[in-house]
Parts: sequence; C-alpha cells; structure tokens
Amino acid sequence: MSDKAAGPPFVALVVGPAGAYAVGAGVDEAWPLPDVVRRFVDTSARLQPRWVVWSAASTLREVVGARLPVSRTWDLAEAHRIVHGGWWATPGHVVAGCRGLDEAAVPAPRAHRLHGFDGDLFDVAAGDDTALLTAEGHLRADALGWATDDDRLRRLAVLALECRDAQGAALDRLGGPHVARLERTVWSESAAAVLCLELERDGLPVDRLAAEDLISGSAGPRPRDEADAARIRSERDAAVLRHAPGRERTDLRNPGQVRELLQSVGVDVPNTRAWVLEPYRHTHPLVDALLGWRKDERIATTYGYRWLDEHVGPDDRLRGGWTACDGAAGRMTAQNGLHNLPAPLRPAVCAAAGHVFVRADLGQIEPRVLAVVSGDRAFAEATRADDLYAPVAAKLGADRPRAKVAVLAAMYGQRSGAAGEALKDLERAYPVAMGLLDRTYADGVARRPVRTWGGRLIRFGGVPTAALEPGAPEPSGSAEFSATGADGARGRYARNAIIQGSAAELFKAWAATVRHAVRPLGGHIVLCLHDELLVHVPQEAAAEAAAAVEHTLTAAARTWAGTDEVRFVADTSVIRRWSEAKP
DNA sequence: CAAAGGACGTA
DNA sequence: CGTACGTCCTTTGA
Repeated sequence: MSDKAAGPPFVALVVGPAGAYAVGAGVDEAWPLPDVVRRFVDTSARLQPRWVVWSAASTLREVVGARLPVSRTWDLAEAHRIVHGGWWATPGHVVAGCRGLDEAAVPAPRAHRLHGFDGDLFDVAAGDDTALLTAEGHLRADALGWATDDDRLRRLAVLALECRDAQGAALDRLGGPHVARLERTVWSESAAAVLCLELERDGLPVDRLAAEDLISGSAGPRPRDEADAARIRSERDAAVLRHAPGRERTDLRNPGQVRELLQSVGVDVPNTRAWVLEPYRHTHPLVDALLGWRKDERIATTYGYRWLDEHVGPDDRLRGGWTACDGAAGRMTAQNGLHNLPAPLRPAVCAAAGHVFVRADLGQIEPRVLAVVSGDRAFAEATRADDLYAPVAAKLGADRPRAKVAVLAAMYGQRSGAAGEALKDLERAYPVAMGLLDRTYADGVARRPVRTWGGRLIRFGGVPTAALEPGAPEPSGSAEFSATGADGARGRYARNAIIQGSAAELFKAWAATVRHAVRPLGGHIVLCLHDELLVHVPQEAAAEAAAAVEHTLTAAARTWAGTDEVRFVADTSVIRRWSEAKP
C-alpha cells in the first residue's frame, strides 16, 4: 500500500506520573503535565497525527476528561490482542510480542509489600536503574512509573513507535490480501478503548428516586442502622421459612442447607439452581417462595442501596470501569452492574431533563456474522430478510422455530433438544457455513489457534477457563468423545469465539462511527451491551441521531464485512426510559 | 486472608 | 441449559 508512508504521521504519546512526551514525524518534545491537554489540542491541529499509545487508559484519560474529541489512535495493547492474542496486553507483553520474546518471561510487577523494609530499599534501587530493558530484552515491569524524567519518557515513547512499526509489519505478514481488514480492526478496537474512557466519564443516567423505589420493592425500606437491616433481612427470610415448620433456622444463603430444606419437603435435587427448581415451583409452596426470595435477595445484595450509593454519583450517573476487549471472545466488559442490571430495574435508567435515549440493537447479529465469516453465498442470501430465519425455514422445508433451533444448535453446539434432523438439512442447505463451523470446532479440539474475521488471534493456552484445561473430565473412546469433556469444550469455545468475537468487532466498529456521528448533535454513547447501544442525546436532536445510528450501521457493516451481500439490521427507537423499548 | 464454588444477572 | 462476562455469598484451604 503506497499511501501508507504518505499517510498522517504516527506520533507516540506517553503520559507518566511526572510528565509527558510526544515523539514522531514533526514533533519531539516534553510536555509538562498541566499542559498535556493544551499541547494535545495544538499538536492534533498542526499534524493531525495518528496517536500511538501503550493504552488509552494510561494515556488519554485526562484528554477525554477535558471532553476533547479523540480520534485515530493506534492502541498498542489492542493491536497486540489482535496480532498475538492472549489474556494480557501490558506494555511488557506488547514489547515481548514485537521482539519475539517469551511471553511467559515478561517481568511481573512486584507485589506490594505491607510488612518489612526490603520493599522500600528495592524501590530506591529500581529508581536508580537506568535500563529500560532487561538483559533479556524485556521491558521493565515498572516502566511507566520509572519514567520520571524527560529522557526516560522519550525512550519509552520511541519504543512505542518501534512497537507500532513492528505490529504494522506483523499485520502485513499475517494479513496477505486482507491486511486492510486487519488494520481496520486495529483502528476500531483502538477507538473502542477511547470510547471506554468516555463511557467511564459520562456514566449512565439514572432516575435516583425511581431506583430507590424499585429497590425498596425487593429489599424493603432503606435501613436506619445495622440492627434495622438485620430485622428486614430476617423478615424476608421468614416469608420463605414459614413454609417449612421446624426448620426456621435454615440459612437460605447456604446452598447445602437449602438442599436439605428442600429434601425435607420432598423435593430431591442435585443442586438448587433456579432452572433445576423451576419444574417444582408448584409442587410445594416453599419452592415458589424460595425462587421469589432469590430475586429479591439479588437486588437487595447486589443492586441495593449500597450499590446505588457507591456507584451512582451526585450527578445521577451510574459509573463503572469499562474494558474494550476481554481476553476470550473480545467483547466489551463493564463493572458495577452496567452489563447485568436486572430487567426490573431498567425503568430507573432514564434520560436527563431535555434529553432522550436513542436505543438500537442489532437483530440476529450472530447468524449474520456467520454468513460473513464463512462466505456462504446461500446463507448470505437469507440475511436479506428482516427475519433471517424465515428464508432458512423455507429452504429447509421446516417451520420457523425448527429452523431457528437448528441454526443456533449449529453455532453453539447445543447437544440437548430435538435439533438433530433439522441440523442435517442445514448441512445440506448451507454446506459452506456449516463447514466453517465444523472446521473451527476441530481447530479447538486440536488446540489450533483461530482468528476472528477482523483478525484477532484466539489461542488455547494461558486461558483461565476451567473446562478447557487438561484436568477437565475426558470421556474415553466413545463416539461422543469430542462432544463432552475438555475436547468438546474447546471445540465449542473456538466455534463460539469466532462468531461472538467477530460480532463484537462489528459492534465496536459500528459504535465507533456512531460516536462520531452523534457528537455534533451533542449526543454521547452511554451504554454498550454487546449488541445494543444507548445514546444520550438532546431531545431536539433525537430524530437526526436515530437516523445516524441506522445509517452508520449500513456503512460500518459494509466496510467491516467487505461486502454488502450480507445485510445487518438494527431495531432503533427513541425513548425516555430504558424499559420503554421492549422488542 | 485468598481461593474456590454456588448462584444468578446480562448478551 | 451453547458461550461469555461481573458480583455477591459461603465454605474451604493454607
């Protein structure tokens, strides 16, 4: 690509505890911390650079906090996840990846010592050590903290540029004819990392009174003190325990005791999970009471007054940490309940005065992504329909529910249920798509790494998922050898990872363009939920923002997929409260 | 005091 | 329950 050299310059920016440094074509200067925001604006205007950062979180929090628009960052950590995969993407891992060093040997930051003096002495010694790299060529573990003067900051910034070049070269080698696609993934994943800082900055608007009201319905009134809290709690417990006379001392929070309790009323279950107990709901009133208690207990403990007080700020915004790309399938993650708020609490998520939400979710994103990833022309044809399962059902000569179950079974590896026959038909109708799923499953069984459509590497090793580890139960020699146990778990994991992971990439590419499109309207993305976006926007801009959300999907999907044969659809609505949109 | 397991919320 | 994630509670282990 000849335009690459002629493109905007790469400028590395490092922000340390005592100062910052920017280096690249056209700039080589130290920035005092109080000037970082101003110098960032100046340099952006002068060079319109592509910013290279070790990570958005370590570099751009202040710039984002000043509400500056940040675009075109090359995030070394996110790029590392694409090129090399793995759970960790610290600067040390980035350097190891770029220099071909053993990732297991990346120096780990020393654990904090609470006792003794050796830690302090060691810190002094480390501060005097001027080497950026260890003898083996690894980046020192405390590099950012170590970079306390301009020279050290500059060395760290120059190293960042080196790593950028190495990652770019690695993408060239990996991508072949698809380099451009891999590079686009770096840009959109990097944008997602900046978006995460904006999500942390803006928070999710909450109607505090409504939230209090909903909480009180499950947890009771706000307790005055510890004793009051204990009284309310035991009252809640008593409503269940009155169904089991003589066993009022059972601890409902102890699954073992609950299991015994259930046994005493004739309900014998291997565990007390909700879906196990569901069939017994009407066999004894205790079961029904227990399941209701669990719902209330969930809200009282996890989404109760403490949660409200700790995570909803004085500006009525719910805030938590965001991650752009988790280690496994590459979805965004969020803390403090932003990703798992119980549906009954959704009425409390409410736009601020004069504002509305534009809410949009991608319809049937995973099968549509399968059509892209597999390149199955016939399956792509089905994505032209608003409801993809209708043409699939027609082709299979089955009804819609059957077609849907078959597609989901093929993608996720469901073993129970009556998908068998329809699955066979599916293999005949869409051999290309099904072939991809089968091959990926085999890759997982054999521990061969796989890549998402955007090029992110998914490896088997250092993945802390119990079912994938060698110790997991392994049936021997039977026909279902690879359906159960660790082999099958890896197969399903791989198959799921390329679908879910590729879908996550499309979602982030979409979110990145939405973020730009709504900014001039005064809008901000305030929630990303895997296939759903919540944009907070001034009321008068609602229609325009909704149109932008739809329009950007078409554009982002075409660019991401490299074709417009596969159609993606969004359900978009303008609402005040999150609960108003119910598909 | 940390780790593990059960349970359950979301997609 | 097909796969992920985060958070709470409890018990277990060193």
